[in-house]
Amino acid sequence: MRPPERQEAEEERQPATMSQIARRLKVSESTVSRALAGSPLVKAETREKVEALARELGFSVNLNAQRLKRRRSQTIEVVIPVEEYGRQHMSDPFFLDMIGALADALTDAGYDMLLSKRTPWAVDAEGRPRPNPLLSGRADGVIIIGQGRDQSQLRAFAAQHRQVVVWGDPEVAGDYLLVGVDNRAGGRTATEHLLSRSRRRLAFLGDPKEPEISQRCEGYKDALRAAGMPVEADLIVPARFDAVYALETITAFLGKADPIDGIVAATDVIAMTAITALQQAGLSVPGDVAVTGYDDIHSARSASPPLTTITQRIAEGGQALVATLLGAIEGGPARSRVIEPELIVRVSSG
Amino acid sequence: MRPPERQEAEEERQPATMSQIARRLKVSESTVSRALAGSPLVKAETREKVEALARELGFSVNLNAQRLKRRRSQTIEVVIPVEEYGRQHMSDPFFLDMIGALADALTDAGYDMLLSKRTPWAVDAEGRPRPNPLLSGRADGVIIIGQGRDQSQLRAFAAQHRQVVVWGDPEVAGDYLLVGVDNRAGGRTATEHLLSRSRRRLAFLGDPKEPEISQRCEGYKDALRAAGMPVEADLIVPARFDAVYALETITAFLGKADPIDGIVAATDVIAMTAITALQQAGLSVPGDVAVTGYDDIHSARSASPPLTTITQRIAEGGQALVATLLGAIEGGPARSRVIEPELIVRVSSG
DNA sequence: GGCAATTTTGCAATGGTTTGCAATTCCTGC
DNA sequence: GCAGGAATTGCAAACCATTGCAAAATTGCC
Repeated sequence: MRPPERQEAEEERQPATMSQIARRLKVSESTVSRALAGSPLVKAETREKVEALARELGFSVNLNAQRLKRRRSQTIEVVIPVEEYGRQHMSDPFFLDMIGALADALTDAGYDMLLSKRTPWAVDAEGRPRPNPLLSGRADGVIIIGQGRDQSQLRAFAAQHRQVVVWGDPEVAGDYLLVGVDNRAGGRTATEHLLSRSRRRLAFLGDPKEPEISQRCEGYKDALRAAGMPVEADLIVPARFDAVYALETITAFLGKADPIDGIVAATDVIAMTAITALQQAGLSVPGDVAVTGYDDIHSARSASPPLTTITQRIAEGGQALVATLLGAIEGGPARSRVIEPELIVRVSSG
Repeated sequence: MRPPERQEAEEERQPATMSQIARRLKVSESTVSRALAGSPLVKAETREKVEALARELGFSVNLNAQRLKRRRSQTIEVVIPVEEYGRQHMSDPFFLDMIGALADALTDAGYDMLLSKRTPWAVDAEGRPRPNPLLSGRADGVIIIGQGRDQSQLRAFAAQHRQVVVWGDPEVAGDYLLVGVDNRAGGRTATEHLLSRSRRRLAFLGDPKEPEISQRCEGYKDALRAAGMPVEADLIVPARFDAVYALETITAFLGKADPIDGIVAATDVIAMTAITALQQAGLSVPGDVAVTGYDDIHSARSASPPLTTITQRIAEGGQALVATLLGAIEGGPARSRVIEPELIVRVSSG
């Protein structure tokens, strides 16, 4: 029915602008801007005409112009700094859960989420720093997941900017906004749980060079000492986050250490890896060895056996990170927030 | 030694601008702009002065102004559309692997990565569409992970824009740029592998409503038919992506079906969940039942038993997505790319 | 019909950077 | 000392939207 309209297939059509709409409607750009922003200053009839034409032209406001003018990007940069291990994969599902929680919370708040594996202060291959996300208008705020091994740069960066929130351990924190779990309490809770199940020789699996892990390890030691038991350095195994490497470490450990009957793992991934290693070594879980994890990642529930773990309430954590950050951006007196760890008892701990 | 400089702690310091630098150095803004951009038009001596002052002032170029002027955002939007399932968590580690691969590839190419769980055409709570990322200058290109159940909107969107690349199945693709694995071939390969291990009663676990899964299922059927074996509808179990739900489905299936000796799982997560269910049912893997997965997610290697799977070469896929998209943005004749699936034999398949 | 109060609209400046083109400065050689 | 060319620099116009303030249009009321 329609005549063939060849010219519709234009080359590289430029996006419509407000001034085009203004011209076609013989109104000013101001009116168009206000109409599309839903300002009560414009007559309803005018607004409708503007909206109709905008729809017809497929108009989308130019966000770069808008952000420039408003000095607001409505964007938050989320940093998962794995670069400390070189170009290693961020393989722990904890990150996926956290990213998902942050994406939801940010979307709800009307913010875009920029995801980066490099810290804002990281330099590129040529040694030049990338433009500061806060000063360059790239983002209105920054969420950093993890404090990292070297905290001096994080401290320096956070000292310059109010709009930064860190996920990490409260004990370790510097003078910056932080949301996180009391890892020491969590580590202690997990350990006490195993002790209450009459386990007597407990290993801790996790690399204490990471500040959060180190606190979990302190909690483990606390619980042992409180129970009047010795802390054996040999039983602290610096298993890495990465499951593949962790498997080797753990298997080697199982091979050379005196038998143990419990494992406090620093993360769920390490716990699940340890269970694999135990089963491969012919040991049953929780029969021979009871295991606790940490994080309550999504798959802990469906692991085999289902994993007893310390929940970090990741969804809640993500929301708290966003709420704290947005508070700081609004200029209010934002406060750090500590989320209480909670023991989730499933099968792996006997 | 330094006298106390109270005024350093200013309230809300505005970021430095090029015109400030220009004024202090008594040069024009053009010169500052060119100097910082490394243009050969400015004298080396001038450049150094500009760079020095920029460093001193902590100058970061205003990206919103730059992007407005350049009509380039150097940003790619990556969409993981899980909204089709409501606000469900994107729990499959496949996504994490893919996000990591894309983040690396985009960073290397000098692009920022915007991560969204909503498709560009999704409407918000009030029914208004969000500004089109391509028309609003929010992003120079869009990568969409997965084709989704309803492809009409994807087709419509991709038809409007050249700068869109989809991760998905080549067979199912519409007229848009796509990078993906031949899922049918992969499903077939996995099935043939189990048949070659003398397994005779194979179930397929995965929801064929998803286009990619559906192709894997077709491959499964192909292999059975090629081997002269019947395709039993009862043996195709629509297990969902999500491990927790999948566990119930699979357990129920194992309870009521005739015994099987092999499982072709549509994803690694489903495979690992199935293994859990099997073990809980007292069946050994691969002794009683051999299992293959799909994706080769990071943890497949360290699963118990290590999982035989079809690799999607996620890192390569991420690079290909980025390369294809950047090609399309540059305007060149970008081409879709099919990645060949490959069988990775580990322990779970016997 | 006329005046004041309201409602709507437009003007013009502003946000910070980039870039084509013209103007200036510098250098070389004669 | 000067022409001619190359190397630098500056001017000014974009890029597109927002917003304070003033101007215009409309309404209400006597």
